[in-house]
Amino acid sequence: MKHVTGSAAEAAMQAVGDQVGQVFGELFGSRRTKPRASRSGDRLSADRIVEVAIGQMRDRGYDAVTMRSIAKELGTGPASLYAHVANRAELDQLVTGRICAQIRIPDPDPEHWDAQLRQSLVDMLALYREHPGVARCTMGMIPLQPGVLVVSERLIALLKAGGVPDQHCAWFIDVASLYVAGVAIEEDIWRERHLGQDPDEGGTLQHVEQEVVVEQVRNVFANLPAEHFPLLSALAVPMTSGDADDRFGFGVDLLVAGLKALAAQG
Amino acid sequence: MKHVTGSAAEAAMQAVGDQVGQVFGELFGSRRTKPRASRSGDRLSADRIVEVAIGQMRDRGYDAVTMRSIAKELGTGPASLYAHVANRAELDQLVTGRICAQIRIPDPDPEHWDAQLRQSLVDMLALYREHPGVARCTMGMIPLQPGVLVVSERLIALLKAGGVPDQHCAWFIDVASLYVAGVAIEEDIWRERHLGQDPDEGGTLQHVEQEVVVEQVRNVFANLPAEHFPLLSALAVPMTSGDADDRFGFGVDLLVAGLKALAAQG
DNA sequence: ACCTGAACACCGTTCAAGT
DNA sequence: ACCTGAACACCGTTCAAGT
Repeated sequence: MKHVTGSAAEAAMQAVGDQVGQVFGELFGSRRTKPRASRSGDRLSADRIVEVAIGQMRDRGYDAVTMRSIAKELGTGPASLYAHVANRAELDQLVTGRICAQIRIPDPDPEHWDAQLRQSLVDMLALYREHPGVARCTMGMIPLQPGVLVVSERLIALLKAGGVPDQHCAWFIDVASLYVAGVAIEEDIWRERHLGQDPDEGGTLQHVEQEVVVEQVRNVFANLPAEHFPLLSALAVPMTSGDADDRFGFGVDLLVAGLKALAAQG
Repeated sequence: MKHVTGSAAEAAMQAVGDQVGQVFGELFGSRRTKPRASRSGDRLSADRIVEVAIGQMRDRGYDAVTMRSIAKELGTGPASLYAHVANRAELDQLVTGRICAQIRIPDPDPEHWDAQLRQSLVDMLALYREHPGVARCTMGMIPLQPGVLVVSERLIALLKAGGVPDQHCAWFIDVASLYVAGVAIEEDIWRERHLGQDPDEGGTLQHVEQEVVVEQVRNVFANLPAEHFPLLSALAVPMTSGDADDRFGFGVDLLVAGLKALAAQG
């Protein structure tokens, strides 16, 4: 949240942050704890707490990250965190803000706005995948963190370059954000199921496991009683084919094609 | 899960259930506890546990439903539940199966397959809204519960009536299910934030609260520094306009329009 | 076969007391 | 101003013991 201090951009961002703080306060019933600027190694700060939270989400999964586990890694007790972060909900907000600030969306090229849009959604999923667990923080969030606002701003630029009407721009961002986060969350839940189950790194093992389950699911579909499930049993192969990228690619194509079609028809 | 006993349909469903049980067992590492047929009032059963869980999700919110709270309402301790339900994950599966079994999707009318499809998605959201909290159970779920399979089967019928290619049918069901569940979950998180906050029923109060927050959010957007957020501040009104139904309606239109466009172009 | 009490190893959050 | 120990009121799950 605090990059370089003193610049005009920084001041503007801080102003945004203050306004946002008011809304959050009313939402979560929490007095906003004012952020601290210190960066010295051994003092607690919201920044360090967020950092540890992100790291633990990746290493141990979203559900394993608790106020207590964060405090432990920081060498203190859970109570100490509450001087810098109002509660778990606010921590999730800060985590989302920090990660989304890393998304880079290109300046619009009117010739290729749709390809740029598709690529941006793919990049968003890739970022969530680099930081497993973070997508779960975004559910039900009002996207007011500065990092998230920048993403919206730049997505709108892309959409407007494609001549998308204002109302469609606004609503599309919601739909697309929800879809990307949803896919990331489902992958994440899947990942957590097979996390720690094997003591050695679950990376490739998870991949193999997944293929085994896909095979089993296909068998279930294929062997469904045809008198009750004629279509599902006939479509056993397409229902279970394609990897995560194929499926997500279809979803992205669907959203962008829908956007164009709606704009064209009215 | 068990409607009328002894029919051929019932036997077929049971066969499906057994296969599904195997897959779940490997997924969750749980021995499937065989379902009991008893319906007498005061005995524990998976059915009664699921019933209580659904009721509590509606009354107190998803997060407030715990093994302990369910046990308490059933007049026993949490340990007793584990004779009928393997764990919390399986309970969520059963809850989803029970609720999705209530969805009614019409026989396809080839002239109006797209309107039928849109209406079916609207009905799905309406059902989730009738049973708040249930949508959260569906995240990361492999849709193998009989009730969920029926929904897929009948959605495919609609899609095929519209000439949608097999692979698109399969993937579209995933995207649409995720979107509908995602919208329901976000509404649910919102609802829980304002649940119990006021002792009297939160129904209308929540609605008013929501309008207040929308107004605040619009103000934040409108007052964003124009040099950093020219588009977002200009689009403050469209970004925050429309109620939940308007936004969901747009999402549904987008998905269906996308489906048609993709089918037409390849 | 079904149920249970008690325990284990956890949670988020608060608050009086310290520095 | 910042930090902490201890406590409060909870979790899911297991297991030996009962019926």
